[in-house]
Amino acid sequence: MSALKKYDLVLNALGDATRRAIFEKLENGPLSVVHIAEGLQVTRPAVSQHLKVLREAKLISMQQQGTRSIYRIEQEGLLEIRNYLDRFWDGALDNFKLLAEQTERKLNEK
Amino acid sequence: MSALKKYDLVLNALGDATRRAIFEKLENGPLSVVHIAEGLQVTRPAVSQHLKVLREAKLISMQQQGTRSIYRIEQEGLLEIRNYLDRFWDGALDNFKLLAEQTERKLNEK
DNA sequence: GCTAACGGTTAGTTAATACTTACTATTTAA
DNA sequence: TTAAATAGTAAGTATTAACTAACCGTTAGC
Repeated sequence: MSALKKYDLVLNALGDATRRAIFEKLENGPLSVVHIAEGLQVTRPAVSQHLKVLREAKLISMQQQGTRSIYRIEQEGLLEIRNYLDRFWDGALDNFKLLAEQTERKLNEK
Repeated sequence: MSALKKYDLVLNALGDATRRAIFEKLENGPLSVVHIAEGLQVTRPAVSQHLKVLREAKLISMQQQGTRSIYRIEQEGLLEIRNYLDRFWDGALDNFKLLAEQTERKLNEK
């Protein structure tokens, strides 16, 4: 299907519900594989395979700690999607308005 | 897989390469189904099915014009993804910096 | 009226990919 | 040094979902 773009990996990775569940588990900080796997209704090897896909998409990164593999969210994949989506907003002005709103919202949170 | 969120539809829709190809064809304006289908290496019925998925995700909308169905990009689905992704940026400050950069970039384009 | 153009739907097939079981490697602790 | 804990890999199966072929409905033009 034509040339493979970087965002193909990312959107493909987030296209699966189980992988999203895994990704969302890391929302509040790094976790080891056993912790990620618990609660999910797939086996641990399946989780490992999903982690690999997420990692190749740069949505998460891994750090070895003894016998544990600690996974955390990585910004690069997220940025890739954001840039992709930015192609489709209808005009820079609308986009700016939206970004401004979100920026403001974020600042109010702090 | 737990409760179905709105972003599930959107991320699932953009998780397929053929659907992304279709979506990207609409980047520069509305198109009829035959125009969308040409160049793609799947049959027209397949395109119709993909269009349905994209439509249910609110990534595109349709407007009947005589015997033609004209499809165009819809903001709602895009917004859904953006809001989803915003959960995962590491802190509002970093996010702000990023948004500011992008905003600036967009303004420079005009 | 009839015909052509356009496009959605259905049923069945094929292809992709998510999943499990079994195995292996590495590290830590007893 | 043996055993337990952690996690990655491989092979094979099962499930999902993308796809095609055939069909139907609608609109427009002759």
